[in-house]
Amino acid sequence: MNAGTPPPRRMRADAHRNYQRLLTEAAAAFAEHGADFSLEAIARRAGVANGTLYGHFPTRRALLEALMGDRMRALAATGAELLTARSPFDGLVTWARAAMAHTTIYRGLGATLMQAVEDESSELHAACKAVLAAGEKLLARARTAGEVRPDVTAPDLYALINAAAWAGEQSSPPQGERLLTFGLNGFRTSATDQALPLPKLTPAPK
Amino acid sequence: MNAGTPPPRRMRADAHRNYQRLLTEAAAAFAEHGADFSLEAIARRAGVANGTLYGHFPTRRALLEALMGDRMRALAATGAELLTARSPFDGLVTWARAAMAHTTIYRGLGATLMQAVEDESSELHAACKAVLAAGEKLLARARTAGEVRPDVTAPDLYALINAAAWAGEQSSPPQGERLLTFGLNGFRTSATDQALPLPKLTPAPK
DNA sequence: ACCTGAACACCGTTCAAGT
DNA sequence: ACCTGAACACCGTTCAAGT
Repeated sequence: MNAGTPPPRRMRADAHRNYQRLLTEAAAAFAEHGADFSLEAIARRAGVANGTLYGHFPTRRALLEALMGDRMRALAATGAELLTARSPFDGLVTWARAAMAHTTIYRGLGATLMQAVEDESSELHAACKAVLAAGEKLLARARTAGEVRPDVTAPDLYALINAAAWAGEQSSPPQGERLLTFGLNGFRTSATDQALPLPKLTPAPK
Repeated sequence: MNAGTPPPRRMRADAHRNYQRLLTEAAAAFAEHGADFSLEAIARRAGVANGTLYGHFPTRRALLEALMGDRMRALAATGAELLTARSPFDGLVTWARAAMAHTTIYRGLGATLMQAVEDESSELHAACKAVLAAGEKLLARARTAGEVRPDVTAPDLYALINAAAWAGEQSSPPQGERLLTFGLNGFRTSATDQALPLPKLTPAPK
């Protein structure tokens, strides 16, 4: 039932009940209205005071982690399984599509995931890093097989997945899938013929 | 000085002064804090009441149109000029990069541009359509030259530009440029060898 | 014709006071 | 140990009243 990191052990009974109600309402509200939905309204719907919400989840990210942490770790595990796919590139593609579908569960989630992977203080940081690492392994295998350009990085893959999810939210889901497809095709070695020079990633400016 | 669609003709002198002050403050605030910056604060900085801002610009989009309309039409004109580039694909790439740089002037602008191109009631709709049409012409030329896959559409290009700009804002500008590059390489005919099947764009669901 | 500023209905976040 | 609800500092948008 609980989809994320477990709450502190041995909560008082009423605290546990409030915790669960908040999670349930947040999941419904985020699914319907996006990950930016009012925390105040979520507390209201759960029948608790706003201070209670902040007591359990000090930030919006903490709430999202409780909701999605397990799902993200499952996504990373799926990536590990796909390392045995017959074609390394197909495995990469299958996983990238699953990752994009995951980003789409709550509208507006992509921005949070992009920031969390670079922000160590984010409650979602660990989960995002696990997803990034899973992508890196799939990428490395496809690279070794010569199916993917040698200069494609895990952050490239991570950014593509989230950006395509974003585009799908802005216009239509198929548009997002098309963007993901073009990007993945751009990763391929065959695209290296006459390929454009690739801007180099400098370490984060600040 | 005025960077967009001209204000209604023959404004009263004080009205004209307020109009200009609002534009100036908005440009500075959006550049520094992004396109979602508080309109209330902009009015305050301009030294006018919030009602005055709404009197001149009934929506945030109207304000953005006044700030960026000319710039977007100039971008479309640049696209027309690039139709004479020696290599059709190079012309496309040069323009796409300019378009992405344009999207980056105010943080968060990409979402507005993505929505406005599909929303006829948006004050930015006409300008976005002009940009889309410019992209379509460059794409058509590259398609005819056999340099680009026949199934790449203008909305694909438009979405790629905005999504790459978004990704650049979330992590770093070079990451955005890398994404644009991968996407454009994915557009190429050479990427069609063993290429992934492309999801079809269904007309907007509603 | 245009401007003002209050009014209304919201936010996120903190924290003293309760039980 | 946890909850409540008010307090504070904000929003966007509308509109009666002024000049």
